[in-house]
Amino acid sequence: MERKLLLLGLLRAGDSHGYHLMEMLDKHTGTFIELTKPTAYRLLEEMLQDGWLSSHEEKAGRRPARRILSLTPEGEKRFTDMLRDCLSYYKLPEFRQDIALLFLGALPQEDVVDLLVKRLSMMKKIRQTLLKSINGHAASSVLNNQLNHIELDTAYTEGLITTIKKEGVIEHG
Amino acid sequence: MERKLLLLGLLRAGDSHGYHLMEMLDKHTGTFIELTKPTAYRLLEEMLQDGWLSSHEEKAGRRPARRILSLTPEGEKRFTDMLRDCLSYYKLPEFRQDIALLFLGALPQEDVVDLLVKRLSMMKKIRQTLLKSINGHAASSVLNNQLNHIELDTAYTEGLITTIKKEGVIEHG
DNA sequence: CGATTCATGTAACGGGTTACATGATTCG
DNA sequence: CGAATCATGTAACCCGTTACATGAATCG
Repeated sequence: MERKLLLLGLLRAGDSHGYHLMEMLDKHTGTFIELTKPTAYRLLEEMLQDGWLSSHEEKAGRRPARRILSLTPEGEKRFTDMLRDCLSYYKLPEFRQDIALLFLGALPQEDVVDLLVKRLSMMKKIRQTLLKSINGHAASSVLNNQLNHIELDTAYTEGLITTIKKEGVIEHG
Repeated sequence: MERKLLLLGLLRAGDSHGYHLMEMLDKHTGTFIELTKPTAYRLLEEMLQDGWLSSHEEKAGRRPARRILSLTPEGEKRFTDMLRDCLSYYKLPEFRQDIALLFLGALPQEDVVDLLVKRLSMMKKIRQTLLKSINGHAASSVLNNQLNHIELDTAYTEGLITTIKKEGVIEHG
Protein backbone atom coordinates (compact mmCIF):
# COMPACT_ATOMS: atom_id res chain seq x y z
CA MET A 1 0.00 0.00 0.00
CA GLU A 2 1.41 3.29 -1.20
CA ARG A 3 0.65 5.31 1.87
CA LYS A 4 2.59 3.05 4.16
CA LEU A 5 5.39 3.21 1.64
CA LEU A 6 5.27 6.97 1.85
CA LEU A 7 5.37 7.09 5.64
CA LEU A 8 8.16 4.55 5.79
CA GLY A 9 10.05 6.49 3.16
CA LEU A 10 9.84 9.65 5.20
CA LEU A 11 10.98 7.82 8.33
CA ARG A 12 13.92 6.43 6.42
CA ALA A 13 15.25 9.97 6.26
CA GLY A 14 15.17 10.23 10.05
CA ASP A 15 13.07 9.45 13.11
CA SER A 16 9.96 11.53 13.47
CA HIS A 17 6.50 11.67 14.99
CA GLY A 18 3.00 11.79 13.55
CA TYR A 19 2.46 15.50 13.61
CA HIS A 20 5.81 16.20 12.03
CA LEU A 21 5.24 13.65 9.29
CA MET A 22 1.97 15.31 8.42
CA GLU A 23 3.67 18.69 8.27
CA MET A 24 6.28 17.34 5.89
CA LEU A 25 3.59 15.91 3.66
CA ASP A 26 1.67 19.16 3.53
CA LYS A 27 4.71 21.06 2.37
CA HIS A 28 6.38 18.33 0.47
CA THR A 29 3.70 16.92 -1.75
CA GLY A 30 1.11 19.67 -1.74
CA THR A 31 -1.87 18.47 -3.71
CA PHE A 32 0.06 15.42 -4.79
CA ILE A 33 -1.00 13.12 -1.98
CA GLU A 34 -3.99 13.39 0.26
CA LEU A 35 -3.34 11.76 3.57
CA THR A 36 -5.33 12.90 6.56
CA LYS A 37 -4.35 12.73 10.19
CA PRO A 38 -6.62 9.87 11.24
CA THR A 39 -5.40 7.73 8.39
CA ALA A 40 -1.76 8.53 9.10
CA TYR A 41 -2.08 7.79 12.81
CA ARG A 42 -3.86 4.54 12.07
CA LEU A 43 -1.29 3.41 9.55
CA LEU A 44 1.53 4.27 11.93
CA GLU A 45 -0.22 2.42 14.75
CA GLU A 46 -0.62 -0.64 12.52
CA MET A 47 3.03 -0.59 11.53
CA LEU A 48 3.99 -0.29 15.20
CA GLN A 49 1.86 -3.35 15.99
CA ASP A 50 3.46 -5.24 13.13
CA GLY A 51 6.95 -4.40 14.31
CA TRP A 52 7.86 -2.31 11.30
CA LEU A 53 8.35 0.66 13.61
CA SER A 54 9.48 1.20 17.17
CA SER A 55 8.63 4.20 19.30
CA HIS A 56 9.69 6.10 22.38
CA GLU A 57 8.18 9.09 24.12
CA GLU A 58 10.06 12.35 24.09
CA LYS A 59 9.28 15.36 26.24
CA ALA A 60 10.51 18.55 24.61
CA GLY A 61 10.06 21.41 27.06
CA ARG A 62 6.63 21.23 28.67
CA ARG A 63 4.82 20.36 25.43
CA PRO A 64 2.70 17.23 25.12
CA ALA A 65 4.94 14.22 24.72
CA ARG A 66 5.87 13.22 21.20
CA ARG A 67 5.87 9.64 20.11
CA ILE A 68 9.07 9.40 18.17
CA LEU A 69 8.96 6.66 15.56
CA SER A 70 11.91 4.77 14.10
CA LEU A 71 12.19 2.20 11.35
CA THR A 72 13.07 -1.28 12.57
CA PRO A 73 15.14 -3.64 10.37
CA GLU A 74 11.84 -5.39 9.61
CA GLY A 75 10.36 -2.06 8.57
CA GLU A 76 13.34 -1.35 6.35
CA LYS A 77 12.87 -4.69 4.63
CA ARG A 78 9.16 -4.13 4.14
CA PHE A 79 9.90 -0.74 2.70
CA THR A 80 12.18 -2.06 -0.03
CA ASP A 81 9.83 -4.97 -0.76
CA MET A 82 6.85 -2.65 -1.15
CA LEU A 83 8.94 -0.24 -3.15
CA ARG A 84 9.82 -2.96 -5.65
CA ASP A 85 6.19 -4.03 -5.90
CA CYS A 86 4.94 -0.49 -6.43
CA LEU A 87 7.63 0.44 -8.93
CA SER A 88 6.98 -2.55 -11.14
CA TYR A 89 3.24 -2.02 -11.12
CA TYR A 90 1.06 0.39 -13.01
CA LYS A 91 -2.63 1.06 -12.98
CA LEU A 92 -4.48 3.68 -14.90
CA PRO A 93 -6.00 6.09 -12.39
CA GLU A 94 -9.77 6.26 -12.51
CA PHE A 95 -11.12 9.35 -14.20
CA ARG A 96 -14.52 9.39 -12.58
CA GLN A 97 -15.00 12.99 -13.44
CA ASP A 98 -15.29 11.93 -17.07
CA ILE A 99 -18.48 9.98 -16.43
CA ALA A 100 -20.45 13.20 -16.62
CA LEU A 101 -19.08 13.82 -20.10
CA LEU A 102 -20.97 10.78 -21.37
CA PHE A 103 -24.29 12.54 -20.84
CA LEU A 104 -23.80 15.98 -22.30
CA GLY A 105 -26.84 15.41 -24.49
CA ALA A 106 -29.10 15.54 -21.45
CA LEU A 107 -28.65 19.27 -20.95
CA PRO A 108 -29.25 22.34 -23.11
CA GLN A 109 -26.18 23.23 -25.10
CA GLU A 110 -25.62 26.65 -23.53
CA ASP A 111 -25.79 25.14 -20.05
CA VAL A 112 -23.18 22.54 -20.97
CA VAL A 113 -20.82 25.25 -22.14
CA ASP A 114 -21.30 27.26 -18.95
CA LEU A 115 -20.71 24.24 -16.75
CA LEU A 116 -17.61 23.18 -18.64
CA VAL A 117 -16.23 26.68 -18.35
CA LYS A 118 -16.62 26.43 -14.58
CA ARG A 119 -14.82 23.11 -14.71
CA LEU A 120 -12.04 24.72 -16.69
CA SER A 121 -11.58 27.44 -14.12
CA MET A 122 -11.21 24.82 -11.39
CA MET A 123 -8.53 23.16 -13.45
CA LYS A 124 -6.67 26.38 -13.83
CA LYS A 125 -6.70 27.03 -10.10
CA ILE A 126 -5.32 23.57 -9.46
CA ARG A 127 -2.68 24.17 -12.09
CA GLN A 128 -1.65 27.37 -10.31
CA THR A 129 -1.19 25.70 -6.94
CA LEU A 130 0.73 22.89 -8.61
CA LEU A 131 3.03 25.41 -10.26
CA LYS A 132 3.71 27.02 -6.91
CA SER A 133 4.65 23.76 -5.24
CA ILE A 134 6.93 22.83 -8.11
CA ASN A 135 9.29 25.77 -7.61
CA GLY A 136 12.55 24.60 -6.12
CA HIS A 137 10.95 21.35 -5.11
CA ALA A 138 12.75 18.07 -4.54
CA ALA A 139 10.02 15.95 -6.08
CA SER A 140 9.60 18.29 -9.01
CA SER A 141 9.94 15.56 -11.60
CA VAL A 142 6.83 13.79 -10.38
CA LEU A 143 4.98 17.06 -9.90
CA ASN A 144 5.87 18.13 -13.41
CA ASN A 145 4.34 14.97 -14.72
CA GLN A 146 1.17 15.83 -12.82
CA LEU A 147 1.26 19.27 -14.36
CA ASN A 148 1.35 17.70 -17.79
CA HIS A 149 -1.69 15.61 -16.93
CA ILE A 150 -3.72 18.55 -15.84
CA GLU A 151 -2.73 20.48 -18.91
CA LEU A 152 -3.88 17.55 -21.01
CA ASP A 153 -7.28 17.63 -19.35
CA THR A 154 -7.43 21.38 -19.77
CA ALA A 155 -6.75 21.13 -23.47
CA TYR A 156 -9.32 18.37 -23.79
CA THR A 157 -11.97 20.40 -22.04
CA GLU A 158 -11.19 23.48 -24.08
CA GLY A 159 -11.50 21.40 -27.21
CA LEU A 160 -14.84 20.04 -26.06
CA ILE A 161 -16.15 23.53 -25.45
CA THR A 162 -15.20 24.86 -28.85
CA THR A 163 -16.58 21.78 -30.57
CA ILE A 164 -19.87 22.13 -28.74
CA LYS A 165 -20.09 25.81 -29.61
CA LYS A 166 -19.52 25.02 -33.27
CA GLU A 167 -21.27 21.73 -33.79
CA GLY A 168 -23.50 21.25 -30.78
CA VAL A 169 -23.42 18.46 -28.25
CA ILE A 170 -22.32 15.05 -29.48
CA GLU A 171 -24.70 12.36 -28.33
CA HIS A 172 -23.27 9.30 -26.65
CA GLY A 173 -24.67 5.89 -25.92
CA MET B 1 -21.73 10.68 -6.78
CA GLU B 2 -20.53 9.67 -10.23
CA ARG B 3 -21.55 6.04 -10.11
CA LYS B 4 -25.16 6.79 -9.40
CA LEU B 5 -24.99 9.28 -12.23
CA LEU B 6 -23.70 6.54 -14.49
CA LEU B 7 -26.42 4.06 -13.57
CA LEU B 8 -29.13 6.67 -13.91
CA GLY B 9 -27.69 7.71 -17.25
CA LEU B 10 -27.87 4.16 -18.52
CA LEU B 11 -31.44 3.80 -17.30
CA ARG B 12 -32.37 7.01 -19.07
CA ALA B 13 -31.75 5.15 -22.32
CA GLY B 14 -34.31 2.53 -21.35
CA ASP B 15 -35.52 0.35 -18.50
CA SER B 16 -33.15 -2.38 -17.46
CA HIS B 17 -32.11 -4.67 -14.63
CA GLY B 18 -28.93 -5.05 -12.60
CA TYR B 19 -27.34 -7.82 -14.56
CA HIS B 20 -27.95 -6.11 -17.86
CA LEU B 21 -26.59 -2.82 -16.59
CA MET B 22 -23.39 -4.54 -15.55
CA GLU B 23 -23.08 -6.16 -18.96
CA MET B 24 -23.44 -2.80 -20.66
CA LEU B 25 -20.76 -1.33 -18.45
CA ASP B 26 -18.33 -4.14 -19.17
CA LYS B 27 -18.66 -3.63 -22.89
CA HIS B 28 -19.31 0.03 -22.94
CA THR B 29 -16.64 1.52 -20.74
CA GLY B 30 -14.10 -1.30 -20.63
CA THR B 31 -11.32 -0.23 -18.30
CA PHE B 32 -12.81 3.21 -18.02
CA ILE B 33 -14.99 2.61 -14.99
CA GLU B 34 -14.67 -0.07 -12.38
CA LEU B 35 -18.00 -0.86 -10.85
CA THR B 36 -18.51 -4.25 -9.27
CA LYS B 37 -21.77 -6.10 -8.85
CA PRO B 38 -22.19 -5.63 -5.11
CA THR B 39 -21.67 -1.90 -5.45
CA ALA B 40 -24.06 -1.64 -8.36
CA TYR B 41 -26.80 -3.62 -6.62
CA ARG B 42 -26.37 -1.57 -3.48
CA LEU B 43 -26.52 1.75 -5.33
CA LEU B 44 -29.62 0.61 -7.23
CA GLU B 45 -31.24 -0.54 -4.00
CA GLU B 46 -30.53 2.85 -2.41
CA MET B 47 -32.01 4.70 -5.35
CA LEU B 48 -35.10 2.49 -5.18
CA GLN B 49 -35.49 3.31 -1.49
CA ASP B 50 -35.09 7.00 -2.24
CA GLY B 51 -37.73 6.89 -4.96
CA TRP B 52 -35.37 7.72 -7.79
CA LEU B 53 -36.22 4.38 -9.36
CA SER B 54 -39.26 2.13 -9.52
CA SER B 55 -39.20 -1.60 -10.22
CA HIS B 56 -41.33 -4.48 -11.31
CA GLU B 57 -40.59 -8.17 -11.62
CA GLU B 58 -40.52 -9.71 -15.03
CA LYS B 59 -40.52 -13.41 -15.75
CA ALA B 60 -38.93 -14.13 -19.12
CA GLY B 61 -39.41 -17.82 -19.88
CA ARG B 62 -38.62 -19.89 -16.81
CA ARG B 63 -35.49 -17.87 -15.89
CA PRO B 64 -35.11 -16.30 -12.48
CA ALA B 65 -37.22 -13.17 -12.34
CA ARG B 66 -35.61 -9.93 -13.40
CA ARG B 67 -36.11 -6.77 -11.43
CA ILE B 68 -36.74 -4.26 -14.16
CA LEU B 69 -35.81 -0.74 -13.08
CA SER B 70 -37.24 2.52 -14.40
CA LEU B 71 -36.36 6.12 -13.76
CA THR B 72 -39.02 8.04 -11.83
CA PRO B 73 -39.53 11.77 -12.42
CA GLU B 74 -37.67 12.29 -9.15
CA GLY B 75 -34.82 10.19 -10.51
CA GLU B 76 -34.77 12.16 -13.72
CA LYS B 77 -34.48 15.36 -11.74
CA ARG B 78 -31.69 14.01 -9.56
CA PHE B 79 -29.88 12.90 -12.66
CA THR B 80 -29.76 16.34 -14.21
CA ASP B 81 -28.89 17.94 -10.86
CA MET B 82 -26.00 15.57 -10.34
CA LEU B 83 -24.95 15.96 -13.92
CA ARG B 84 -24.67 19.71 -13.51
CA ASP B 85 -22.70 19.30 -10.30
CA CYS B 86 -20.30 16.81 -11.80
CA LEU B 87 -19.78 18.73 -15.02
CA SER B 88 -18.89 21.94 -13.27
CA TYR B 89 -16.46 20.25 -10.92
CA TYR B 90 -12.94 19.05 -11.44
CA LYS B 91 -10.49 17.25 -9.22
CA LEU B 92 -7.06 16.06 -10.14
CA PRO B 93 -7.07 12.27 -9.89
CA GLU B 94 -4.64 10.90 -7.35
CA PHE B 95 -1.53 9.40 -8.85
CA ARG B 96 -0.60 7.11 -6.00
CA GLN B 97 1.57 5.04 -8.19
CA ASP B 98 3.96 8.00 -8.34
CA ILE B 99 4.72 7.74 -4.63
CA ALA B 100 7.19 4.97 -5.35
CA LEU B 101 9.08 7.27 -7.70
CA LEU B 102 10.03 9.46 -4.76
CA PHE B 103 12.28 6.74 -3.37
CA LEU B 104 14.26 5.51 -6.35
CA GLY B 105 17.45 6.23 -4.44
CA ALA B 106 16.68 3.37 -2.04
CA LEU B 107 17.39 0.66 -4.62
CA PRO B 108 20.37 -0.24 -6.78
CA GLN B 109 20.29 1.53 -10.09
CA GLU B 110 20.03 -1.60 -12.25
CA ASP B 111 17.09 -2.85 -10.18
CA VAL B 112 15.27 0.43 -10.62
CA VAL B 113 15.66 0.20 -14.37
CA ASP B 114 14.37 -3.37 -14.43
CA LEU B 115 11.37 -2.53 -12.29
CA LEU B 116 10.49 0.51 -14.35
CA VAL B 117 10.71 -1.56 -17.51
CA LYS B 118 8.15 -3.93 -16.01
CA ARG B 119 5.97 -0.94 -15.21
CA LEU B 120 6.29 0.22 -18.78
CA SER B 121 5.15 -3.11 -20.12
CA MET B 122 2.05 -2.96 -17.94
CA MET B 123 1.31 0.47 -19.35
CA LYS B 124 1.60 -0.82 -22.87
CA LYS B 125 -0.80 -3.65 -22.22
CA ILE B 126 -3.33 -1.23 -20.80
CA ARG B 127 -2.84 0.99 -23.80
CA GLN B 128 -3.58 -1.93 -26.09
CA THR B 129 -6.86 -2.83 -24.40
CA LEU B 130 -7.84 0.83 -24.43
CA LEU B 131 -7.15 1.02 -28.15
CA LYS B 132 -9.36 -1.99 -28.73
CA SER B 133 -12.30 -0.54 -26.84
CA ILE B 134 -11.95 2.75 -28.67
CA ASN B 135 -12.66 1.27 -32.09
CA GLY B 136 -16.13 2.23 -33.20
CA HIS B 137 -17.03 3.22 -29.70
CA ALA B 138 -19.68 5.71 -28.71
CA ALA B 139 -17.71 7.19 -25.86
CA SER B 140 -14.53 7.36 -27.87
CA SER B 141 -13.86 11.01 -27.11
CA VAL B 142 -13.49 10.31 -23.41
CA LEU B 143 -11.55 7.11 -24.06
CA ASN B 144 -9.21 8.98 -26.37
CA ASN B 145 -8.48 11.42 -23.61
CA GLN B 146 -7.61 8.48 -21.38
CA LEU B 147 -5.34 7.17 -24.08
CA ASN B 148 -3.50 10.48 -24.10
CA HIS B 149 -3.03 10.25 -20.35
CA ILE B 150 -1.53 6.83 -20.49
CA GLU B 151 0.75 7.85 -23.30
CA LEU B 152 1.89 10.78 -21.20
CA ASP B 153 2.79 8.44 -18.36
CA THR B 154 4.52 6.12 -20.79
CA ALA B 155 6.67 8.90 -22.14
CA TYR B 156 7.45 10.07 -18.62
CA THR B 157 8.52 6.61 -17.53
CA GLU B 158 10.62 6.10 -20.66
CA GLY B 159 12.30 9.42 -19.98
CA LEU B 160 13.01 8.40 -16.41
CA ILE B 161 14.60 5.17 -17.54
CA THR B 162 16.94 6.78 -20.02
CA THR B 163 17.90 9.47 -17.53
CA ILE B 164 18.69 6.88 -14.91
CA LYS B 165 20.74 4.86 -17.35
CA LYS B 166 22.74 7.93 -18.29
CA GLU B 167 23.01 9.88 -15.08
CA GLY B 168 22.03 7.45 -12.35
CA VAL B 169 19.16 7.78 -9.90
CA ILE B 170 18.17 11.26 -8.86
CA GLU B 171 17.85 11.51 -5.10
CA HIS B 172 14.71 13.02 -3.65
CA GLY B 173 13.71 14.31 -0.24
C1' DC C 1 -6.99 37.03 26.71
C1' DG C 2 -8.25 35.03 22.37
C1' DA C 3 -6.38 32.71 18.34
C1' DT C 4 -3.10 29.78 16.52
C1' DT C 5 0.24 26.09 16.90
C1' DC C 6 1.82 21.76 18.82
C1' DA C 7 0.43 17.06 19.68
C1' DT C 8 -2.32 13.32 20.48
C1' DG C 9 -6.07 10.66 19.14
C1' DT C 10 -11.51 8.59 18.82
C1' DA C 11 -16.23 7.90 16.77
C1' DA C 12 -19.08 7.53 13.18
C1' DC C 13 -19.77 7.03 8.81
C1' DG C 14 -19.04 6.48 3.59
C1' DG C 15 -17.89 3.98 -0.17
C1' DG C 16 -15.89 0.20 -2.18
C1' DT C 17 -14.03 -4.69 -2.86
C1' DT C 18 -13.53 -9.91 -2.58
C1' DA C 19 -15.39 -13.93 -1.68
C1' DC C 20 -19.37 -16.46 -0.84
C1' DA C 21 -24.33 -18.24 -1.51
C1' DT C 22 -28.19 -19.65 -4.48
C1' DG C 23 -30.46 -21.66 -8.21
C1' DA C 24 -32.50 -22.32 -12.81
C1' DT C 25 -31.22 -22.64 -17.94
C1' DT C 26 -28.88 -23.48 -21.81
C1' DC C 27 -24.94 -25.06 -24.54
C1' DG C 28 -21.48 -28.28 -26.07
C1' DC D 1 -23.81 -34.37 -17.78
C1' DG D 2 -20.62 -30.72 -16.80
C1' DA D 3 -19.60 -25.89 -17.81
C1' DA D 4 -21.00 -21.48 -18.82
C1' DT D 5 -24.68 -17.99 -18.69
C1' DC D 6 -28.52 -15.62 -16.52
C1' DA D 7 -29.92 -13.46 -12.33
C1' DT D 8 -30.15 -12.28 -7.71
C1' DG D 9 -27.91 -10.93 -3.70
C1' DT D 10 -25.21 -11.17 1.41
C1' DA D 11 -21.13 -11.03 4.70
C1' DA D 12 -16.95 -9.64 5.90
C1' DC D 13 -13.60 -6.68 5.36
C1' DC D 14 -10.46 -2.61 3.79
C1' DC D 15 -9.48 1.85 3.28
C1' DG D 16 -10.42 6.38 3.95
C1' DT D 17 -12.81 10.72 5.46
C1' DT D 18 -15.17 14.38 8.49
C1' DA D 19 -16.11 15.89 12.63
C1' DC D 20 -15.19 15.72 17.31
C1' DA D 21 -12.35 15.63 21.83
C1' DT D 22 -8.41 17.09 24.65
C1' DG D 23 -5.10 20.05 26.39
C1' DA D 24 -0.76 22.73 26.98
C1' DA D 25 2.06 26.63 24.91
C1' DT D 26 2.87 30.46 22.44
C1' DC D 27 1.85 34.61 19.81
C1' DG D 28 -0.27 39.02 18.84
